Amino acid sequence: MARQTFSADQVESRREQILDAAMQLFEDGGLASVSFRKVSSILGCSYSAPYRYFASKEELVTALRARAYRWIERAMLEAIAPHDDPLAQLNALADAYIRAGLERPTRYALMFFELQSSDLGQRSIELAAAKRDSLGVCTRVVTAAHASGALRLSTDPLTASHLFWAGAHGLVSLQVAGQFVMGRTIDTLVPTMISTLMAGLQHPELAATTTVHKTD
Amino acid sequence: MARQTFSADQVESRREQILDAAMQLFEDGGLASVSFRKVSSILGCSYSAPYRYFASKEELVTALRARAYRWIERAMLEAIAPHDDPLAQLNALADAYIRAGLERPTRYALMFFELQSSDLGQRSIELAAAKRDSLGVCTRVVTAAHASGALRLSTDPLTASHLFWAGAHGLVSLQVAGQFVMGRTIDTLVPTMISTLMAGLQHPELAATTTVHKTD
DNA sequence: TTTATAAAGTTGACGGTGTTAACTTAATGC
DNA sequence: GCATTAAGTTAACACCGTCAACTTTATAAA
Repeated sequence: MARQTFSADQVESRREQILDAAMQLFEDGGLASVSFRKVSSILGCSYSAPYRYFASKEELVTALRARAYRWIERAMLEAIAPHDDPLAQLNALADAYIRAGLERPTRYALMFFELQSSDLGQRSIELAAAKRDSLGVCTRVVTAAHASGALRLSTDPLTASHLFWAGAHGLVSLQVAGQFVMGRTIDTLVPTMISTLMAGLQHPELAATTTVHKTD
Repeated sequence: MARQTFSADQVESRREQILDAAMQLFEDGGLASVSFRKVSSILGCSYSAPYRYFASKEELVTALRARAYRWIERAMLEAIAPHDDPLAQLNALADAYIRAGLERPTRYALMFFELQSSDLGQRSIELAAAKRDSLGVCTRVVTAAHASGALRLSTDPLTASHLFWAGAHGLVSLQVAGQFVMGRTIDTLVPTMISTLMAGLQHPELAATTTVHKTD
């Protein structure tokens, strides 16, 4: 009959070990340095053993990406935990997000890495859940700030949180890609971005008069 | 004596041929599909010949990345060309930038791809120039809009153009990475982002009162 | 307890890759 | 014409992802 000599916990533990080794390899050598051979060498098993837990390298990388989302989600959660004031939480969240991205740029870049031609990244429910949860932290804080009256919004909180998220990610991404070539640094741009978005979001009528983008 | 049987133009032409083939391979198979073997197979030469023009695959990919920047720079230049009004130019630029990113997501992602561990991306002057020029288009339009009085700014035009660039890139990047999982789409977020940034940038006093980000 | 069974792991192999070295070809300056 | 040297070719090495065949080993059934 069915045997299942390893319990679900044991299987999960083995997966974690593999991912630990893979993340370690990735962080000091990029994606090219992640190989089943090196992973299994670190773990002391044969180079084919990890295939029991990850059917392909792409599946392994997809799991790594989900890990990266969990990592930044936890960074944000830990950052907002000590605060009660919603605005202070929003500030702490943005700060933690950007700090995390700058401190571990490779791991950060992993989140936004959809260069594979296959659509495994679209079909992985584990990755999708990790994405949703990490964005969910931001959405919850913005919603709370809105509900408490501390943050007036011209749009709904969900849209606003998308703007904050995109703005923060845009700055981190440009910084990581070495895009600030004309003297501006992320240290001065981040507060400006946050305050500019906040100011713009609080005054819809101003936005309306200056909207020039065609929606086609 | 020195021979140089190929003229500089011929060398440049050969490089372009190689990059054409490499870009074609990249666009329908990702980075893994780009190989010296396949490139030389397309070109009809031996698999080692391209090494005369690109010392390594990383150098080839770096040149590809510079091409991606030149591509989006041209897309922006062509978009603003028919307009005279600075605000219309800014609108057309944002529209072209985002449209380009959505139409060719893989090529777009190539621009912000610094996952290699080596620092060749930092040292390539060709890539640095391409980065600077593409951002320069945005900066010039924002500066012109500011100078003409059509766009009032609470900060300098260079900072403002960085915010626009980061905001647009953030949205495109999130879209390409499949990040909009809660019902929001880029079509509605882009106009909101633009108008919000414009509104926020025009009213510094509002920004000042709501600034909560620590500058350390 | 013995034994059949299937999970877990190993080895070997295939085709593909980046890269380098040794080699061949061909064009130019003298 | 000839030596020189750029340009290109072939062979080889060490990796890599992946899979098939094999071995080990723990358990369910007898």
